[in-house]
Amino acid sequence: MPAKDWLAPAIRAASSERTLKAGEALFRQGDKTVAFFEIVSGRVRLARVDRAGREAVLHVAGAGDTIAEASLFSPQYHCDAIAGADAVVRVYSKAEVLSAFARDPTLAQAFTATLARQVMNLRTRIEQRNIRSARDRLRHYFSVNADADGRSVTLSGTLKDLAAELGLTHEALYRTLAGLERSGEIKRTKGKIALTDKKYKI
Amino acid sequence: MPAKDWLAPAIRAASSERTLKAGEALFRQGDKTVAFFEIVSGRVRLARVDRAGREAVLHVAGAGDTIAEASLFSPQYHCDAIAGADAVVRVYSKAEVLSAFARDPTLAQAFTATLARQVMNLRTRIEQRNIRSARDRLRHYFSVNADADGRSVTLSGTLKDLAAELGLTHEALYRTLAGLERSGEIKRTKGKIALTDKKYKI
DNA sequence: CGGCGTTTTGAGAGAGCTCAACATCGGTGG
DNA sequence: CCACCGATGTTGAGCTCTCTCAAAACGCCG
Repeated sequence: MPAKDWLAPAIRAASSERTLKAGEALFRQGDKTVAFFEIVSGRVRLARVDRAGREAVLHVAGAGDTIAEASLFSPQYHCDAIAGADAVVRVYSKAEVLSAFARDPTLAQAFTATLARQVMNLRTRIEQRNIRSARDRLRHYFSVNADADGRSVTLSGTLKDLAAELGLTHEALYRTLAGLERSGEIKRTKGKIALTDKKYKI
Repeated sequence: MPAKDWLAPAIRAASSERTLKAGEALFRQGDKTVAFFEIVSGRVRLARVDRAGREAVLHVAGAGDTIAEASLFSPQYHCDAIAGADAVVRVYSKAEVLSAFARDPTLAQAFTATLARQVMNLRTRIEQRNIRSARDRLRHYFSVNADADGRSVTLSGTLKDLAAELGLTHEALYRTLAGLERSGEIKRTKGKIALTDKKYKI
C-alpha cells in the first residue's frame, strides 16, 4: 500500500524529502511529533531501548512503507527511528496533513480507510505466523494471496523476499517449494506459482 | 483497545447486540456491508475458503476485539465471519457510524487515531514473531510491555494466555521463565514480573 | 473435600535453523 | 565476446530448539 495510492497529490506536493546516512536518527523517542514519513529507499527501523541498554526493534520499514502515522494524533514520538542503511524518506508535515484533512473530509476518510485495510492485512499476517509448519504456512499464503482466478499466485519480489515475509529462512522456503512441486501441489514458472486444483484432506 | 474506549456513547447507544450459536455465520464473503462489530463474548473467526475447499483463517477475535472496521469503506465483506463458540457481538450500523463521523469530525479522528495505534501495535507483534528463540521473544515482550518504571511487567491474564500471545506453547513459556529466573534475569511475583537490571551482551 | 484449570517438570521426536558447497543468472568491464 | 563478480537460487548434513505427549503438583471455588 504505497502512499502514492492514497495520499492526495495536494499533500504530496507539500511534502519534502530528506536523506539519511546509515545509523542516522530520523526522530527519537520523546521528540515532538512534526511529521509522518514514507520510505522512498533504504531501510528505517523503529526501535525502543530498554533499561538494560538493549534495543527492541518494533518494525523495520522498507521502500513504500509509511511510518509514524500515529504521530498525527500524538504529541511525542514513542520510539526511535534509525536508518538501517542509507535512506531517503518523504516527509509529510503533521500540521499540513491535519489541516488538509480538516479542509477535505474525503481525504481524511481515505486515510482512515487505508489504516483499516492495513489493520486487516497485519492481522492476517499474524495469523499466518501462528502456523508452524512451513508447508502449511505457505499454503495459507497461497490461499490469502491468490490471484483473482484463485489458481495462481504472482510473486512480487525474489524468493528471498518471500521467505522473509513468511518468516522462514530462504533454504526452508526453497525446500518447501520443491517439495510441493514434487507432490504436484504447485507448478512454478517465472515469477508465478500455479496452484493445482487438488482436494486436500485437512 | 476495547471499543468502549473510543466509540462515543452516542454511537454505542445506537448499536444493538446479536447472539450467535457456535458455527453460525455473522456474515459471508460477498455480503453487502451493513455494520462492523465488537465481540462481547465468545470467539469469532474471520476466514476465507480457497478453491480446494480449505479454510484459511485470517483472524480470531475474542472479547473486546472489533472486526470488520474496513467494511465501513468497502461495499462487500471480503471474508466469512463464523462464531467459533457461542458468542455475543455488538453491532455498529455502518450508516449510523458514518453519518456520526460526518456530523462530528472529532469522532472520526478518534476512530482514525485508534486504527493508527492498532497498526503500530500489530507491527510490533509481527516483529516479535520474527524472533525465533523463546528466550529472546520473551525479552522483547518485556522490553515492549514494561511498566512506566521499566523494571517490571504486569501480567494481565494467565501465563497460558501470555503463551498464546507470544506464539509459544505454555510448556515452552514455563520453561523459559524458569530459566530466566534461575539465571537471575527476572524475579516472579504474583501477577507481575520484575526485571533485574542486568547488562546483557547482545 | 473434590474437581477443574493452571502451573511444572520429564522425555522424546520432528522440523526448521545453521553452516557449507555449488549452480544459476544478470550485469560490468576489459 | 568472454571472464568476472555479486546476488539469487538449490541441495546436503547435522544440530538445536521447540513441540508433543505424559504425568504430577498446585491453587481456587463450590
